[in-house]
Amino acid sequence: MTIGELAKAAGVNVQTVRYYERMELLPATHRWPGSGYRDFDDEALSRLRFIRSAKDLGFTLREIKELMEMQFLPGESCAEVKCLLEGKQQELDRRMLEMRRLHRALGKLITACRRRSAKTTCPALWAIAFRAGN
Amino acid sequence: MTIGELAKAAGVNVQTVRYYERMELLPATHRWPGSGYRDFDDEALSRLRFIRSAKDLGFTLREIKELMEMQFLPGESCAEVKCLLEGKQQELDRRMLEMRRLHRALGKLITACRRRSAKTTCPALWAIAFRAGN
DNA sequence: TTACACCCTGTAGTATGGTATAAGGTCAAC
DNA sequence: GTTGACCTTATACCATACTACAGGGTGTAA
Repeated sequence: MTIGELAKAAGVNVQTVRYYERMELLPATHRWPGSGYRDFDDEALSRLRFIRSAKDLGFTLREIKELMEMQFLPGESCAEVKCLLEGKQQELDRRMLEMRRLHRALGKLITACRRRSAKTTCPALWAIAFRAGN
Repeated sequence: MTIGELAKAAGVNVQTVRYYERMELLPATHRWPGSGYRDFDDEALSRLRFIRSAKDLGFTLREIKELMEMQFLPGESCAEVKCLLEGKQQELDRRMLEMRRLHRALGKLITACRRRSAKTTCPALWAIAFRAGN
């Protein structure tokens, strides 16, 4: 698979693939002799898709790299892997909690906007919401 | 109020205040003649606190600027504000949904790690979890 | 008057996650 | 054998949201 085919299959930019390789999120591939063209296999596509999924889920490239490095540790390190996974899960818990807090705060503001009579202005609601709420 | 006093009161860096002024999130202030020192009033502090709150709510500086511009429009612009808020809320919904999905995926991996016999390796579990799940 | 904390501007650097461009090489079809 | 799509590297640039630093001026207190 050429870089262009890979990029198209994964729905990313060709430059992005090269960028990920440089950042060591994708391993350096086999190259065709003569041309020096990269030659990707299906595993590269899986990895690239994994990166996109994880990125969509809010992981940074650094975190994704960590996650992928775990994938290649021997079985003995499973406890360690589990520990890291649990850490990630707890981090997600924290982030979701924070997001729920923001969601509620926004909800208050929206309710205030909805209840607003023709005469009142938003600034007041904002001020109240931001001073009292939160 | 000097810039240092303002920054301290709002819990931000002095440079950040100047940055916000440059980005037009804070209006250019009155300056002392001679020294050219900025002189802030309580409204500047309110604005700065508003910026911090909104930022904590996940708004970008660009969005915050928009919000603050709305703040000074007549009451009619409330619908617009509400729209922006609802958009943010929906974005949070989407992000939380995705996070829950990853949380479940991580949960599967952790369970697998827990059940793992001495012979099995983690990499396989990873592969299965990420190819099958989501 | 000297020390020291504070202020000023302007510019440059940081991290993240890319995207764009230049200058060139390769390959397959017509 | 030439066109055109694709590949290569290296480097520069983009946005976001700061942060640091250089080189200078100000204000107050001992």
